[in-house]
Amino acid sequence: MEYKTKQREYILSLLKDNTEYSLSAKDILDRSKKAISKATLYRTLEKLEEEHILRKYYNELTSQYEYQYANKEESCCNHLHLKCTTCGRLIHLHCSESSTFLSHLVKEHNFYINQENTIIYGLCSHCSMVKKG
Amino acid sequence: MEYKTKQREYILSLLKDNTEYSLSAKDILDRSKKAISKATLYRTLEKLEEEHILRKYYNELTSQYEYQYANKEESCCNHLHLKCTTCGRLIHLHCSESSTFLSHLVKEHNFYINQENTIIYGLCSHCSMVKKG
DNA sequence: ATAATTGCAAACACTTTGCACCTGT
DNA sequence: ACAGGTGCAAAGTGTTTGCAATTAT
Repeated sequence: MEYKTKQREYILSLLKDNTEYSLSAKDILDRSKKAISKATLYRTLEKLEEEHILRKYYNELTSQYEYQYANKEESCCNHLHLKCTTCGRLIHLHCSESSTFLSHLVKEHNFYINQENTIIYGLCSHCSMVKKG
Repeated sequence: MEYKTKQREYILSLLKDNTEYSLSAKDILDRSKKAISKATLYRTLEKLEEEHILRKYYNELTSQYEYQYANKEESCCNHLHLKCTTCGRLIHLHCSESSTFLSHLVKEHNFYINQENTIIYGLCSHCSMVKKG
């Protein structure tokens, strides 16, 4: 049973407003302007992840975890994800080419991918355009 | 200019003896039986990574970095890598299917993959056989 | 000789926990 | 009323740093 508290609602609303990006605990803390304590924040994020409302990633560039709102309609264990290392955008890969590649991994390499943990990092189309000018 | 010290040699020999797997700082520390201090270990690992002698991965399951000897003959920025979450093995993907998939990402998704940071996690053929029994 | 490396202990950054108090149902 | 949530400060974990002493060249 869960209570609806203003801290939990605040965290959720912040992440719902940024579904395309992921935020670190520090990002959320900074934006909350001390309305949420660190302890509550981490405890809430953990719960939300367990409830599959959020997804958690480790950002090696900043050495911290980041959290992103997970669209419930979209079951993310069946496809690959691209993540832009510049803007943080997450792109769900629904193309046949990725399915082909995944079945190749099983058939030819006997490798059973864990899609929950796998993220393909790189530069998204937006950010590559910006860099090119 | 680099000096050849017994600490550095020890770390390197340990990782060279485990080219298929990655070891955490703690793994190395434990095996060294106090012959190396933490400070030296981390400083050496950092240097070895900068020299591209080692590769560094973040293991989200244990929340620590792991290091693996990088075969110099093999230039790893041109292909994808599979990593077994059970045994830690790293598999270099040299097949045409992975090249096809990568060029598809650029052509159709305008996504410029960072192969240094990208690792596909899952269960390797050895470990999947063991699990099946 | 001297530049690089080492070990210790202290510092760091991010995250987690114990506990008394507060809030939602 | 009471299960669940909160904040504080302290603790935990993995990693990094300052500095004086040591070692490789």
